[in-house]
Amino acid sequence: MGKARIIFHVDMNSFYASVEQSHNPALKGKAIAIAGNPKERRGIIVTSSYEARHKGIYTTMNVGEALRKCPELILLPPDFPKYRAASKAMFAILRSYSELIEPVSIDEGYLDITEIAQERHPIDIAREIQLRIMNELDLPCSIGIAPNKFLAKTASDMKKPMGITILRKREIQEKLWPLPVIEMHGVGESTAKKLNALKIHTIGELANVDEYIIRQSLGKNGVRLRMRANGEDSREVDPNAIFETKSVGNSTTLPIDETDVDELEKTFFKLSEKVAERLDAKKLCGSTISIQIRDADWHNHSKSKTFQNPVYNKEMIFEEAIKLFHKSWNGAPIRLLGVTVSNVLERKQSVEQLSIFNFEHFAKQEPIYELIDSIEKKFGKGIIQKGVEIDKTSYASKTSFSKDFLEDLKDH
DNA sequence: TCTGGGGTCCTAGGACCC
DNA sequence: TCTGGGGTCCTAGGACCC
Repeated sequence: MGKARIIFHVDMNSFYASVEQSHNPALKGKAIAIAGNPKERRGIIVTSSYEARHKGIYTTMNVGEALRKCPELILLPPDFPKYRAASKAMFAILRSYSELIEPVSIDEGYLDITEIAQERHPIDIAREIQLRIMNELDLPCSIGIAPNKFLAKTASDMKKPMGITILRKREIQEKLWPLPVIEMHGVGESTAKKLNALKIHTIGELANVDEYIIRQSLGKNGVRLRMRANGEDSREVDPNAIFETKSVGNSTTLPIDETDVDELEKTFFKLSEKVAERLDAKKLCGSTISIQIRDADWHNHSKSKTFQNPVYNKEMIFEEAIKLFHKSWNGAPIRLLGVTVSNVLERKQSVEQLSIFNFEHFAKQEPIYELIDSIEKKFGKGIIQKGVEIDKTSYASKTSFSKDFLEDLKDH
């Protein structure tokens, strides 16, 4: 037995809608929704107020349909800087209670309060946090209190809005087990179907199924879900999780199912540019470039290439994206395109930096291997180490290039 | 109820190495 | 000449979450 922990899961209630209502009190008590452009087919409901939900509005619903169902619905375009600011303020309040805090998304996070629970009752702490977020930010939230992340997350879901729910290990038979498996965090439509095929309909039935049987059908994930159904979850609250970005991607649903190559290539250019911008902002680079294609029937395809050294340059991302695209596209209409850079790591400023050097300015159409040859003749073999040719004008190398070296290169 | 855009994690097969 | 078993990396696809 490990030591008992006390974990909070703090979940903001209809976050974007609540932030809008806090900025404009005239919106309070009304059916409002944050949504994309209703003229476009990608215009969907992102979040809606509880008043709107009571009138049948839900997330992912098409905006046109939402307006038919609820003509008085007030639509607002998303304002992410506003939401990020509110999120920051909310996490600052949480952080004043414990450094052991893990933001999961813009509007929810875990807090390990084991330490301060020595002096104060967890419910008092939860009430105070909820009150402060309401008084200081005018935003509602629900808090789940439990001995681990899974149970805390499950608990915060049980009372909305403005709920505080404790879920003790000894209560799971009564409170957790009667629920249908689809209600469980980590079980989606596909897994629910497989479980139902095994005659498992409730979380309790999942908790008590033979481990061998569940592994046969759902593998490692099934065994883990069974553990969670038994209230077991040893994952720690990890404050560093948000800093460990693994991929950066951009995707877009096209205005129509597109077949025009020019349009598709233009889209790839914009997406590559956005990805490069975001990598720049976070000072990251990544060694794998991949593209996503969704066809008109919602079938997804992806193609990727991993390089020896990380990239971040927009031209390089774009050129590889185009190459991958032409390798995989059969001419069928396309609904969505995406570009992602993964296997991400921090760009280092040090001399040891993994530098990707684009020789275009210097090469003047000269094939890269000839250029490298002449550089080596001038500066000696080994000046470019562990390099890899990316195309005829780009070369990635583990050698970093000093200012002096670049000056010399220009002369050359 | 026909579905945006940001992600994470897992699986399975093949290549390659020891 | 024919052969085992383990490990790691890459690629494609799937499931899930907010």
